[in-house]
Parts: sequence; structure tokens; C-alpha cells
Amino acid sequence: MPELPEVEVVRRGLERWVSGRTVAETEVLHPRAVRRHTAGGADFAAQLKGHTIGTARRRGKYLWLPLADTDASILGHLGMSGQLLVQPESAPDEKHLRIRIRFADTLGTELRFVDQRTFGGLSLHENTPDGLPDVIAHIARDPLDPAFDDAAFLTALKLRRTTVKRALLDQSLISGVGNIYADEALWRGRLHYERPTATLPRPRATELLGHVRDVMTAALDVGGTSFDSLYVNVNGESGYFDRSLDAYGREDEPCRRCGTPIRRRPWMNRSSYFCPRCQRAPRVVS
DNA sequence: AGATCGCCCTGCTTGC
DNA sequence: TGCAAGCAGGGCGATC
Repeated sequence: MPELPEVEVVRRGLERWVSGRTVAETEVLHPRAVRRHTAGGADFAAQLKGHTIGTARRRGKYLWLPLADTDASILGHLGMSGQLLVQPESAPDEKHLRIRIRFADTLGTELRFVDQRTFGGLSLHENTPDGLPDVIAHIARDPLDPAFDDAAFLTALKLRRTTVKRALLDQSLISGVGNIYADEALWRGRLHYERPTATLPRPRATELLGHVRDVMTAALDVGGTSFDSLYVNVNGESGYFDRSLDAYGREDEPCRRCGTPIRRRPWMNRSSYFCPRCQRAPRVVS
């Protein structure tokens, strides 16, 4: 499951292997992979043809490729299982190959969107004046964005009538935080996932934001070292997950702080992992 | 209008 | 051994 650090690794790979190249042909092999492109797969392919790809960009878990001589961008989201691969043209098709983009050069490689579960996809959209694909204009900056406004985030958090994990996953408040990093940051901050944001003292909220940045930065440091190959990605198994998680996926394993078994609770059709001792439930749950 | 929640998808794991 | 249920979960959009 690619989260922000993995998506950033993919972005860097795209910048290295795809930016500057001109699209020759696009092949859409599964309509669901372009479902956000409402005009359909044939239109998607036609619009890309002949255009040169600019510098790869990212916000939260979205990434996009501006088309140099237009005011539009190819928007991508990896969903749960998406991969963007730069493969030799001669490589056999992956089982779940959904979109293939060939280039008008002699490098001998092509860009492939591979996605088992098709939660992700590619689409083409007009840019806003900020150079953002219009359909993601509502997505907040992510915490690794230099322009992320900490004070504004903390104020907005306080005003929300919701619980802290819901807020962390709300992409209009802060983007790029998924279930894994939310649980990790909450464990580090010793906060229960159902803690109302309104009762969170500002210093605790400030700490929590710091924890979010720390876990993401740690994962990026690990994943960022492995994009050296021809593969643009990276399927989310950055290695960070195996070694460094403190809460997520550790049901019944001892808390690394106090030894109490980590618990898993169903939550919003997902799971929340937490230490019942370090992360006490709020007194009033209404 | 802000908050909540069902749904989309498929391969692996678990349990009977 | 085989089948079915459970699980993974980001984000859209319907609903309240």
C-alpha cells in the first residue's frame, strides 16, 4: 500500500526516467484504470499523443505529469496496489497491466501502469492557475510540503468536531496520511484514535504533527535509497514496514514502550492498532 | 455544510 | 481438500 513516502519515490523515478520524453502511443487495457477520465480511454490516448512530459509533481498521494505544451496534466493515483513501471519494450506484459505509454524516442523503454485491484488510475485534467490538476484542488498540502502551514492546520484541527484519527485521514485538512502512518504517529504521540480533536491541547497537536513528519521522513529515507534501478516503483514494500513499525500490524505483539500487547480494533471498515496502556481511550465517547 | 459511511476491487489468509 | 468468508483501505459521493 503506497503511502506518501512511496509515492514520492515513484515521483522521483518518473522525473528521472520519463520527464522530457514525448508520448507516441498510449494503450488502455482496462477501462477502470481511466475511469476518472470521463471522456474514456480512446480520448485519453488521443489527448496524450505527441505531447512532451514535464517535471513530475506530487501532492499527498497524488502525482501528476504536466504536458509541456498544454495546460493539462496526466494525474495518477496508485490506490492500493498500483505501480508505475518503466520497462523495456520487450519485457512481457505484467498480469495486471492496465495502461501502456510508448515514447517517440529510441531509449527502448515504456511507462506501464500496473494495478491488481484497480483502486488507482490515470486521467487527464486541466490545471488550475497554481499548476494543479483541477480535480485535486481540494486536497490540502502534505506535511512534507515546504509551504504546509502548521499554524493554520493546528487551528483547523481544533475547530473540527471529529476525532483525531479521522482528522489525520481527512485529505482536505492534511494530505498523504494513510492508515499506517496515522496509527504510527498516534502511537508515538500516545494518543488514542478516538480522542476528540477539540480536547487536544495545542502542544499535543503540535507534537503529533511532528510525529507524522518523522515517520514519513524515516520511510522516505529507506525507500529513497532503492529507486536507483530502472523500476520507477516500488510497490509499497519499502523495507521500512518490516522493521520499523511500532503499532500497525502488530496485534498481540508487545508495545515497544511498555510491553502491553498491541490491540486491533475495527474502525471505519479498517483497523486501528494501538497500545491500550500508552494510548488510553477518552473518557467520554459519544 | 460539515461529518459519516458504503462501496469499489482482487489475491492471499483463515477457518470449517 | 475445497469453498467461503474475512481482510487489506483511499477516496468518491450519497446521505443526514
